[in-house]
Amino acid sequence: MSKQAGSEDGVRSRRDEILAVAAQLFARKGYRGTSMRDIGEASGVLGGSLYHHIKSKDALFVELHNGALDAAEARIVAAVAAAGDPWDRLEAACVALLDVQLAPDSLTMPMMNDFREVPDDVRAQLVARRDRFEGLFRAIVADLPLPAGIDRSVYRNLLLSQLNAAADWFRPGRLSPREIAVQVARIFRHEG
Amino acid sequence: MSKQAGSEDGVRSRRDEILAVAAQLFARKGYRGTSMRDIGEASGVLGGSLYHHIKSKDALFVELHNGALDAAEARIVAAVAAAGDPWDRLEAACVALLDVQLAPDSLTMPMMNDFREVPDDVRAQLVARRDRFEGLFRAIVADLPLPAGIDRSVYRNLLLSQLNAAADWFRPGRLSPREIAVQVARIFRHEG
DNA sequence: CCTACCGATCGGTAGG
DNA sequence: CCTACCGATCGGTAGG
Repeated sequence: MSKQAGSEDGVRSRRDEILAVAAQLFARKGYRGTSMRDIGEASGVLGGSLYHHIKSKDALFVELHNGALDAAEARIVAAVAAAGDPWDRLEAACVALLDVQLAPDSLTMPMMNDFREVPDDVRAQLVARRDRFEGLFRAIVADLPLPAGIDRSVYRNLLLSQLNAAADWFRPGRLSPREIAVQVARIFRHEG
Repeated sequence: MSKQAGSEDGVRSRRDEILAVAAQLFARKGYRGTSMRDIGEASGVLGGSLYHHIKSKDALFVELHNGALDAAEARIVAAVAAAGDPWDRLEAACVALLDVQLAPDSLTMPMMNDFREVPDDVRAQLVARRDRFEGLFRAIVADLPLPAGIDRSVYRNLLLSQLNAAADWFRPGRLSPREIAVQVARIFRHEG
């Protein structure tokens, strides 16, 4: 469904090149702002030729989105497992996610917020996958010894929305993704 | 430049109707997801007829965006002026902004994040106006007695991005916009 | 992977 | 405010 790596033959690797190119374009210009002809041009072929490798623009976008979430989820799970107490797990998750989101060559997921740009049936698939992803954070937040006055649902939504939005204001050169993640974890740290 | 109200004659008020309709469509479907024909249909005219009232889709969007920021800015300035210490001012600003952003009929600004969907020259105008808006929060954050380990630039970007993103996850029925704003202010409160 | 094309839709305009 | 249309661009396909 969403194999992203692999290089057993030429067909596979050509397809992967196209996926990587498409991901970067989607990330930069959005779903509607990226035409199949754009993706073709950046891949060195005409737009129509892409349909030998993919079924439709919609399917391409969903595959990229879900693959990016798969990768991010794996990294976060690994990072969280290596951490000690609940606050360390929160910081580890933030570091892992921002590391993925803000990597300079990251063909990944700044498209997570494109929900409004996308056809209805595509959006349904994206939302379903994202909900599963957010369950990861639900578990992390549930374990935090938060003060009584803080609503965990709001807390989790704020945390996630700003991790997703970080790519919009992040500029390389000042703080590193890791340093920003540490700041996020620090701001969200409230001993009960 | 951005008069939004007014009803001195029929032309003005017809134009305002169209602006309101367009704002709601842009907010729901995004810049590219809203066609001039959509706006026309929702206003009871054909798409081409809109050009009697507006110059272009780009100019329409910029006018709505800047008008929404003008309105939000005025409310925040008033709310902050009425508050006492720095933490109260932060909470007052959050309450005012979320009240605007999450109002059920709000034809306002959930389009603030559409920057990637928009033509380059439009984006330049949007960014310029938004930067001025963000200066408001720069001043509020500058006055906070934050702990030494917290970076004010990151702090402000996180605060703003999540206030903007709140419309994406907010659902009426549970917490009110005001209650959510109080939660935000609480999470971001860290005595130095 | 290209040539050549389809039907649909877009922002916008002329002329009334 | 409508009719009627423009050139451009879109996702996608047939046929090789």
